[in-house]
Amino acid sequence: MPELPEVEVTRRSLLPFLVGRPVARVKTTRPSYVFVTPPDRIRKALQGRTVQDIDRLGKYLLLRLDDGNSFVIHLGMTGQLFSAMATSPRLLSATARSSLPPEEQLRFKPDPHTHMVFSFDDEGPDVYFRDVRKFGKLFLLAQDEVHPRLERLGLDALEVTGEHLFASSRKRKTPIKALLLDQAVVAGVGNIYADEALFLSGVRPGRRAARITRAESKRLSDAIRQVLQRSIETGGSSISDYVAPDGQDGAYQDERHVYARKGEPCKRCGAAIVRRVVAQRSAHYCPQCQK
DNA sequence: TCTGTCTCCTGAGAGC
DNA sequence: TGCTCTCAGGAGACAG
Repeated sequence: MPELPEVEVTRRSLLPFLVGRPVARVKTTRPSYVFVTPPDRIRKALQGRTVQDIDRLGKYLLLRLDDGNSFVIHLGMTGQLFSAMATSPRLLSATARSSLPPEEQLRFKPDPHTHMVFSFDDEGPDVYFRDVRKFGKLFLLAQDEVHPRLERLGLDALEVTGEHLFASSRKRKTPIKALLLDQAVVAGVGNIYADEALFLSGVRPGRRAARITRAESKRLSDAIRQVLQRSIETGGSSISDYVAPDGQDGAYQDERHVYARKGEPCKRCGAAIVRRVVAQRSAHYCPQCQK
């Protein structure tokens, strides 16, 4: 699932496929859950425009257009942005792959889950937005517009400080993990990296946020930045559907300490990793290393 | 204001 | 083998 590292890797990888290429045509599927802005308005707004740059705010990608407006993309859980040149088994579901001959299982062809296709004036490849579960979000942002989805975002997770976490957690009865997942507090952290950062800082996910000490807040903020930076370096986590725009898998999943390792031995102490539900989310931790 | 619950969606995997 | 059910998760809406 795309969190800050996967979105940042997508942003960097997408630059050569989008920036500076005049958009000739945009195809979309019918209005659905992914289109915050109606798809016909998106098509009109993008056709003929050129993406000048791509920014990131938390887990949102902002395509800066040459007319001053922006097109905003959130990948949700299963969103994929990739070039038509990309080849990866992750671009099709296992069910879809099983119905195809081996030679056609890697090369992607637009399917019903492909909600947008960008075509360009040059001879270069199209760019696809695909999202099986439709938890992604697509919307236009006018120049100088302040969108409530972006306005509420807290400090970017790569810049989070111990003091910010400590101040944000005072008087909060919610578990510390729920606080980390609150995008209004830290923008960019999701389930995987919250678990990993809590492990590295030695804090259990179910601890009440207000009970976290200043020293623990510092360790936690350091751990958040550390796991996110490391994941970006390794291309993100390809645990389920995530694939970079060039078709490459990330490698951070091989470095996980706790996430989705229920019952496996802790890499530090050997104790079995525990899974429990915290704030309606699965949380994984080491009962020995995390207090 | 804070917290918990529900909702959206669909593929994967478990269980029968 | 095939069917049914449960689970996973980001984030907004809503109720208490």
